[in-house]
Amino acid sequence: MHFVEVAVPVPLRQTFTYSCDILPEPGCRVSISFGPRNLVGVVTGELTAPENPDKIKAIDKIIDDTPVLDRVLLKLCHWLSQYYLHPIGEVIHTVLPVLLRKGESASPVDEVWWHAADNIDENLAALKRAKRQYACLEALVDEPVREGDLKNTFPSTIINALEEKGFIRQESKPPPLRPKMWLDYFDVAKKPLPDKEQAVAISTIVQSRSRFAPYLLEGVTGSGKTEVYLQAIEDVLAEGRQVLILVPEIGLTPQTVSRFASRFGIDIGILHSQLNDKDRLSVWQRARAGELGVIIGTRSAIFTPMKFPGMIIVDEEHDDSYKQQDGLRYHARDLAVMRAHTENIPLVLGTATPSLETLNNALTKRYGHLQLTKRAGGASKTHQQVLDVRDQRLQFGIADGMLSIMRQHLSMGNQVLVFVNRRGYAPALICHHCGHSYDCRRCERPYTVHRTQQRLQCHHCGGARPIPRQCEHCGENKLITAGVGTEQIEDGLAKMFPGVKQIRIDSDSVRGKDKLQRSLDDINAQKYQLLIGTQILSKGHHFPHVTLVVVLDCDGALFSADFRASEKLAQLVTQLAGRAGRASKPGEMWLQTHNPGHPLLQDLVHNGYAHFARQALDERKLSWMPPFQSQAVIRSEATNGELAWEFLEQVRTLLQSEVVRLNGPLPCLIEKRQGRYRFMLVLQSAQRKAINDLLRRALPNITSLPTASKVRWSLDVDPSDFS
DNA sequence: CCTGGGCGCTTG
DNA sequence: AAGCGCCCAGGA
Repeated sequence: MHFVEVAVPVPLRQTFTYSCDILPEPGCRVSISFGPRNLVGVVTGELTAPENPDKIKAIDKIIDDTPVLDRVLLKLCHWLSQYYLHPIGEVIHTVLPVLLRKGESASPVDEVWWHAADNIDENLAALKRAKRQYACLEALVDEPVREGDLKNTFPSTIINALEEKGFIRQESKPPPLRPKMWLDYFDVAKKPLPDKEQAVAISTIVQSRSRFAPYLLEGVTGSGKTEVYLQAIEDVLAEGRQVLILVPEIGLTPQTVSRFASRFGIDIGILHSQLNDKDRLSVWQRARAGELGVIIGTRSAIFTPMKFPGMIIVDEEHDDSYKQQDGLRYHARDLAVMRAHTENIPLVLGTATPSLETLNNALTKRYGHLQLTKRAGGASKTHQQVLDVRDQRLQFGIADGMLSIMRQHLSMGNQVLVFVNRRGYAPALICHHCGHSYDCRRCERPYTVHRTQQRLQCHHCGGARPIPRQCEHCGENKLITAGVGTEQIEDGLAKMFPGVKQIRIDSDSVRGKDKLQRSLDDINAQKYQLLIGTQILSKGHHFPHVTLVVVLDCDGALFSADFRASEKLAQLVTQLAGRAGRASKPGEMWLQTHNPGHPLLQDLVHNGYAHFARQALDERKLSWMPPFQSQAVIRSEATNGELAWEFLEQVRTLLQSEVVRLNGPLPCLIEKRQGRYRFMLVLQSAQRKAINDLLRRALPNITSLPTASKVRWSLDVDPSDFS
């Protein structure tokens, strides 16, 4: 009789002891009965002497002979559980592909092969008049054929007919494992000669193979970061090792993938959020078997097992989409650091606009710092300027002076990009007579007016209603919109520049499969001259014909309650600037603002992101902010706001501490969402361990607070925003 | 007396 | 989280 600890997918911060006759390895799944239910758990370790022998149940079934979580991934799960203070069973549940959570087999599904039965000559003779059946049987004479391949040539009716006659039979067997299969046809296509900075970066990364070595690859847009990745990857692949590449949610385009695939002529594993469970499992299996040399994926791809781990790359490491915003709130970039450390392999964090966390690690020499400062092909930097809009007439949010600059660029046949951070027509609808504002009841925030759908839409909860004709409060017919969104600018510019083809790119306009990609292709084929859009335009796509970028409103971010708002604005502006222009057509960028003298804007515009970020780091240090201080947030929400607040008040008394500063309970930046009031309690300390220790000791008491079960609460370690 | 919903307890 | 027993209200 053996005893094992099993992690069970329930929100309890403990494992459960089960008995078994055969000892499963840690990382193997087991079927267990848990209370009145049957669940799939994962063995985390052996136990020699259980504490409550009378309570212990036996495992119903061991699902895996070989662990679904190898040593490294299991270790990572433990780290996640301890660092983010999240129940181990739920951690393991999030790490595993959906089908494996449900108990599906972890080994690849058997392949069906067709064999010719005995008496081949005789059978062939009998098929003299059935030409297709004859051909089909003949195809199987020398060797069995995989069903998929056979069906490419012959319809199933032919195959069925032969089977009925007993001339052929099928056999199922597991597909052969082909570890390092890319080495058979791995071939490097023509590659450009790296410039001096690229060459240094490549050789530095390559020299640190086979050991943990984190690097920040800080490369201005157009400096050829991807080429550095490619040449470093080449070396890892040639050694027979695998590379895991993380990309932001929106960056996983067919172009990105084909750039890697065509360079090496190999199969690439792709993992994105829209992949179905079956395909996801298949990539997981092929990566685990060591078949795939390169795996590219979004956030959760960091959990992909690798038989021959060689390197991890996190592209656009500053991107927000690496942070999971519910459940296990991990940061994939931070986890990549841990994973590379445990795998003992190099890690490359690439970006033109490093997060202050990563930049700090590079400046303090915890990470190697590789810099690419030159734009390839001698392309000149987009010239950035601030446009003072004070006292200027604004039409649909654009100053007259700005419109005339736009006219110049358009008349020269160039493309112009207008960035607005708001989709819809206008961010509010109000009555000009009585001042009544149309707010979503559940969120108590103004509805966004969507003219194309003729609806008011709440961007916090997704709720919608028709646009009223007259004021529901005073009955007057004087409803007006306030503020400017993409739709309104589209309308206004269409009237201002009739005959200029324009396209709007926001999450409303690009809904649907491949719509974004088609639109981007059309833009670069110069089917449009005016591009109006949101965030989406700032991510990864290059627009060589754009010579003017207009950013409509910087002011919000300069005075935001979120201390990261200015960092995010600087990243956005820099990324946008990098999208435009090329060697023969240098670009210019204008930032509309009511605060032209604001030091942040001035610094960004005159000295660039690299300088801005270093200044911002100094400021964070002086004001005791991350990354020099660690933070955690406990959020609480309930339809009864007082209850949500009271819970955090009680938590606060449980958390009194010398070394950890408590701030709150405060309303979240989005105070109400979907009918629930939201509050937060912020923990801050110079030592991350102090926060971790404090929370770990207090969690049992927090969980058992009577109010805890009456509110929805969650814990967020290293929060990236306070919404 | 029966039904149903809310609540709180337990999970090895 | 989720299944279950327990308790109490409400209808006949």
